[in-house]
Amino acid sequence: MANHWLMKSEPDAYSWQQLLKDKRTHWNGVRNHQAALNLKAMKVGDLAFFYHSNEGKEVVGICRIAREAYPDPTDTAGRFVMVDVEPVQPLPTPVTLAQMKAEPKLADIGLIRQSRLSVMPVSAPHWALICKLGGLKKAP
DNA sequence: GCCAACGTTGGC
DNA sequence: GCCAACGTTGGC
Repeated sequence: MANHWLMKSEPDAYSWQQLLKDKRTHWNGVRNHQAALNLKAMKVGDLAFFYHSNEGKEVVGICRIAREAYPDPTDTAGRFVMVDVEPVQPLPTPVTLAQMKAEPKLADIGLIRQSRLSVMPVSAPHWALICKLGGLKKAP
């Protein structure tokens, strides 16, 4: 069973629309050790929610890990890693942070508990619930 | 090794 | 624009 994740990006820096256009991207620039540990735990084929922080504050789509962690060339010290991701599908209805906060079952999700972490795991029940809120009949 | 100061993230 | 959370830095 593949793991599920949530990855944040400010749409000003890199948006879901840009990922759709690029078809694939290097998820570089992570400079937090806990986030880096999560990147290292990812396997090819794992799925991740794509969350827009600051602007939107909503889960907008689902992407797939296309390459496992390898050194991030933008980190000159060579300490951090990145993965490659590719888009799978958008959510028919984006799921906002406010919606997730209003849902008692999501009270302990990393997105709310640890608001500054940019890459975090999502449990299978949370994954299924957010997919449902997003208008998907069946969670991928 | 402690802790205050400072910087960054991200929600509001 | 403000502020809370939290990670990092640097003086001691």
